[in-house]
Amino acid sequence: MAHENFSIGDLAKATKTKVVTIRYYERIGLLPEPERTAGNYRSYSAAHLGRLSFIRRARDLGFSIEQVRDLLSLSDQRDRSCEAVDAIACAHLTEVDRKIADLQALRRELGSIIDQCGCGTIAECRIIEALSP
Amino acid sequence: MAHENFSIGDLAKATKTKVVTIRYYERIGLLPEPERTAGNYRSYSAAHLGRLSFIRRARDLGFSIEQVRDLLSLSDQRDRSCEAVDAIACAHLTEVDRKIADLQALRRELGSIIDQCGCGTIAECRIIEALSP
DNA sequence: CTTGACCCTATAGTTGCTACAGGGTGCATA
DNA sequence: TATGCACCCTGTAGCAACTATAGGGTCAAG
Repeated sequence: MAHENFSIGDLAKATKTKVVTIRYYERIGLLPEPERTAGNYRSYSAAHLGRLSFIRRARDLGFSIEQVRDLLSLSDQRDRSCEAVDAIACAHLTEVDRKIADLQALRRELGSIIDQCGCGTIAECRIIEALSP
Repeated sequence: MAHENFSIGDLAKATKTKVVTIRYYERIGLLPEPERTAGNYRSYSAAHLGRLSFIRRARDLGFSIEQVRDLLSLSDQRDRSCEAVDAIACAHLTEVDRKIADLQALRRELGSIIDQCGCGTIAECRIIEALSP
């Protein structure tokens, strides 16, 4: 069996991706258009499955669609230095760290406000008070 | 001076909010429509300024627009129990904690992959390898 | 009057999906 | 053959929370 054909549903199940999301990736050019059956159903190859797996893994790691696009492009250039890959990954890691820090600051403030709240009426609610001018 | 009037630009500066965002809040009903000048400029009262401050503080703490809408409604009911406020705040805090945990898991995985990357060619790139099937 | 900062409305775009509408295909079963 | 159900298709609009763009009016100082 030199050529396996997968339906879009097969790909969706194999990669835990929604069918509509796969169509979306095709529309934005992230996944190449596959061949079609006589019934106009999409017919994917194993290479498509591999590429979609890459996309999902990168998305799960929080890389933006554009970053994924760049990573895919770079991954095709086997002899090229992986410096650019490193740059994308490190920029993303820095962004993740910033988000964590922001959320932690937010959490501290919010937690502090909530801790002060002894449930009475709105008029004496510390949460409302903290938000009010 | 019993009645102070602020332009939309005044409000924007006072609350570090963009003018277009203030118009947006009005459109979605979060901020009541103000009076207008003869030239059709919005003319805000101090009460508007107070309400916008509340909105911005709540947004900065990560509350969704809908949560802010609910909090605003609750804040007007002075004699009511602040239980509902507490519920909104705690639900939000739980969500923030979940986001932090997710990001930290992601960060650990991403960081580990990046640490293994000794820059050579794409063909031997550990980052690309980690993403590939 | 001119100019520049500010204001106005309406509409479309951003990111990454996701929902909905309406219709076709494939296959198993009666 | 007919039916039913799961799956497929395209096109378009929606979601959250803004934000950009287009085109035009207002205000106040020089």
